[in-house]
Amino acid sequence: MNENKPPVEENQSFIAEARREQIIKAAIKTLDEIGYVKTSLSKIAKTAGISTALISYHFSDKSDLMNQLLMKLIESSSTYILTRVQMESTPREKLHVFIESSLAYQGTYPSHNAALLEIIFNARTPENIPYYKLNDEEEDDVILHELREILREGQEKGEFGAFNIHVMANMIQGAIGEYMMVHPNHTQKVDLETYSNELIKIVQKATG
Amino acid sequence: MNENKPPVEENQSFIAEARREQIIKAAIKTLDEIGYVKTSLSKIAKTAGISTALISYHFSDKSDLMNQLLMKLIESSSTYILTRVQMESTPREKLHVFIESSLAYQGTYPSHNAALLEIIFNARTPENIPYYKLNDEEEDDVILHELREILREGQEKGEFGAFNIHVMANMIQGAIGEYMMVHPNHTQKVDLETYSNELIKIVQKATG
Amino acid sequence: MNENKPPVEENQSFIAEARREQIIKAAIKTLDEIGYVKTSLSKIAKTAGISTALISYHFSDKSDLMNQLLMKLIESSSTYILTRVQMESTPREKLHVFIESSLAYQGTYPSHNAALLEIIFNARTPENIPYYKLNDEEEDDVILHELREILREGQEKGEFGAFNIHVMANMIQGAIGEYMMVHPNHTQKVDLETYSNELIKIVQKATG
Amino acid sequence: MNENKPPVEENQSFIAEARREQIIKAAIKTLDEIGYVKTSLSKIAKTAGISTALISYHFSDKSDLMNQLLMKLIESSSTYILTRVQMESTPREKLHVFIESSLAYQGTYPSHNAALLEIIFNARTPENIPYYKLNDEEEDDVILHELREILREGQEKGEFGAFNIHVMANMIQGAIGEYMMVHPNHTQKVDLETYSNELIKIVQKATG
DNA sequence: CATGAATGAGCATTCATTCAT
DNA sequence: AATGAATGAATGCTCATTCAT
Repeated sequence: MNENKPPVEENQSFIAEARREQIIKAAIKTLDEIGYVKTSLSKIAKTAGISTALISYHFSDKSDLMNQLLMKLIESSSTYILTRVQMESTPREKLHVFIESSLAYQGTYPSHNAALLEIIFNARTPENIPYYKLNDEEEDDVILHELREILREGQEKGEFGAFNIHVMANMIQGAIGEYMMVHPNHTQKVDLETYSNELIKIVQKATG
Repeated sequence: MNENKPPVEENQSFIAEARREQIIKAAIKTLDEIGYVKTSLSKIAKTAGISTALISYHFSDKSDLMNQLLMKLIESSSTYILTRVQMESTPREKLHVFIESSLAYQGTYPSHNAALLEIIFNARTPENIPYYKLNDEEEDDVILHELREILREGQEKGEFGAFNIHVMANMIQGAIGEYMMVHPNHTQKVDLETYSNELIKIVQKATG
Repeated sequence: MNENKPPVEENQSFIAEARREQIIKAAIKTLDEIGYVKTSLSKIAKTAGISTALISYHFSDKSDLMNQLLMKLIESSSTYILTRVQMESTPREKLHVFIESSLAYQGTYPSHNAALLEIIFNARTPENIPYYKLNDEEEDDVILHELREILREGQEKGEFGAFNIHVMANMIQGAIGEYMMVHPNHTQKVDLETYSNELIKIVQKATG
Repeated sequence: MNENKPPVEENQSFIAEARREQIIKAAIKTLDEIGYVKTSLSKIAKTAGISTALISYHFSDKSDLMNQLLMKLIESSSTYILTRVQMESTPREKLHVFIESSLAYQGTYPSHNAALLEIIFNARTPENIPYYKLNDEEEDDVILHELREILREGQEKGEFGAFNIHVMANMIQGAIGEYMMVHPNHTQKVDLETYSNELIKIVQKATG
C-alpha cells in the first residue's frame, strides 16, 4: 500500500535539496543580472519567488549560500573541463582540449561564468581576504593544478620545450579569463571558435 | 598684503581640487584595505578625517567618485607604462618594456593596483554594465590599444611572425593580470623580476 | 497482545503530559542560561531536542507556555516551603522555618529560581501588566498569604508584638528576595546558612 | 553683531544633547508602558516622533542607549536620596530619611522607577550577566553602599545594636523594593506614607 | 504525535543623500 | 567650504506561528 512512497526522510531531504537548488539557481541568475554588490537575499528571494526567510531557513548565512554556490560553480566548470581533458592521452592534446573546453564552457553556461566571476572578485573570507587572492596558495584550485600537471608532463616527456611552468600556466589561464571577461555577450570581434583556435596555435608555438 | 594671493575663484577651485585629491586618496586606501563591497562614503570620510557630507559636496554621487577615481587610476598606470614604452624604438623592445613596466607598476603602487581591481570588478555603469565588460568595446583602454599597436607594428616590420593580434594581446594582458591577482602580498613563489623575465621569454618565443 | 496497553486516550494524554514536562524542563534550563529576552521557542526546542512546531502543538501560545511554567515553578517552591512550615506548631517556629526553607529552596533549585525571576520580571499578561505587579492583588500568591497568616497568628497569640503585618511581610520577603538576586553564584560574601541565621535573628528582634 | 550667538560648537553639542535627552525620555516612557521585552528602537523613535536612524546617529548602539539611560536613572534616584540623607546628622535620622526618601522617590517619579526596574531585570551585560546580579560585586551601587555606611556608623556610635550589616541592609532595601514592585498604581492597600512610617518603626525595633 | 517547510512581521543597523547653518 | 543633523530605504537575520504530511 505504501510501497511506492519513498521513505519520509528521503522525501523530506529531497524537497529540501530541491529548494536549495532552486535558491542557488536564483542566486546565479541574480548575480549575473545585477552583480554581487546589488545582490541581496531579498533580491534572490524575489527571483526565486519565495520569502527571504526561506533562504535563511535553508542556508545558515548569506556567506554560507555564497560559499555553497561558489563550490557548485567551481565543481561544475572543473568537471566539464577535466572530464574532457582526461579523455586525451598526450600532453599536447590535453593542453589543446584544456583550452578548448575552458572556452567552450563559457559559451555554454555564460550565466554560471558571470556568477562565478562576481563571487570570486567580490566576496571575501571571514578573514577579509578576497577569494581571488586565494587562488594559488590553497591547493583547491583543481583546474590550475591540472594545467600545471599537463605542462610538467609535457616537459618531462620532451613534448614541450623549456619554460617556467608557473608563468606559462598563468598566461594560458589569463588568456582564457580575458576572453570570458571581455566578451560576455556575443558582440565580440573574435568569435569563440576562432579565439580558441588562435590561442591554441600561439600556445603551441610558445610551448614548442 | 594680498598681492600674492591668487584671485578668489582660482583659490577656491584650488582648495576644491586639493580636497578632491584628498578624498580620492582616502578612497584608494579604503578600497585597498576593506574592498569595494564594504567601502562606504562614511568609511572613506573617516579615513580622510572629514565629514561624509563633504564628499557629497565635491562629488555629485558615489558613482561619480568611483568614476573619477577609476580615471585617475587608469591614467596613473597608463602614464607609467606608456612613457616607458615610448622610449623604446623597435616593437620587440617596446613589447618587453610593456611587460616589464606593467608588472613593475604593480610592485611600485600595490594599493593603486588593488583599488583599481576592486572598482573594475565591482562597480557598474548606470546602465548596469560591469566595467570589466567594457574593456574592449570602448576605445578608452589606451593600454590595450598600445599593446595591439606594438604587435601590429611588429608584424608589419617583420619582427614578429604570424598570429592573431587580438588573442595575443589578451594573452599577454592576461598573464600580467594573473600575476597581480594571485600575488598581492610578497609571499609569491615566483618573484616579480623572475616572472617578468620568464614572461618575456615565453612571449618572445610565441611571437617569434 | 494489547491487554497491557492503557486505552488510547489515556496513553496519548500520558505521552502529551510527558512531552509538556520535557518542554517545561527545557524552558527552565534555557531561561536560566540565557535569560527571558533571548529565550525563544526555537532555543527551547533545541534544548529539548525537539522541533519548534511541537511546542506550538502542546502549548497554544508562547505566553501559554510561560504561564504554565510560571505556575509549575510557583507550585514547586510553595510546596517546598509550605510543607516544611506546616510541620511546625508555634508562629515563631513557623516564621523561622519559613525564612529558612525559602532560602534553602534557592540553594537547592537555583535554576528554578532563576527561571522564576526571569519570567516574573519580564513576562506580561495579555493586558500588558507585568507579573511582578500582580503579586498582591490576586490571592494566588500563596506564599505571601501564608507569611501574613503566620504573622497574624503570632500577634493574636501574643507571641509577636505590634507591627504592620503588610509591611513586615514585605520586608521579610524582600530580604529573602534580595539574597536570591544578589547571590546567584556561590561567590557571596555571606553564605546561605549565615544569611539565614542572621535574618532570623533580626526578624526575631523586629517582631519581638 | 554676533555677540549673542553662542559659538557654533557649543550650539551644536547643545542640540545633540537635547536630542539625546529627548530620546532618553522617550525610552523611559516606552519602557514604562510596554516593558523591556517589547521595547525596540523603532518603538522609542515613534514615541519620540523621530526616525529610528536618528537614534542610531546619537547612540552607537541599542545597548549604549540602555546603558546611558540606566546611568541617568541611577544617578537621578541616588541624587534624590543621598542629598536628603546627607542633611541629617545622626545615623538613626539618616536611616529614617533614607527609607522615607527611597519610598518618596517612587511616588514622585513612578515612570523612572518602572523603567529602572525593566532595565535592571532584563538587560544583560555583553558577558550575558543580568544587571541585577551585578548589584553587589561592583562598588558602583552607591545607594546600597550608603545604606551600609549608615548602619556601620550607627553600630560604631552605639546607636544601633548588634546585627549583620549585610543582611540588615538587604532587608531594608528588600522592603523598599517590594513596595515599588507591588504597588505601582495607586490601588495599594497601604498608602506610601503609612508604609514608610511602619517600615521605619519596624526597622527602629530591629536595629535597636 | 511530530516534523519540516514556509511565511510575514519585526528587529538593529548601515547607507547615500539632503539640508540648514 | 564644511559640518552636524536628519531621514527613508535597504540589509541580513530571528521570531512565533501555521500547515501539509
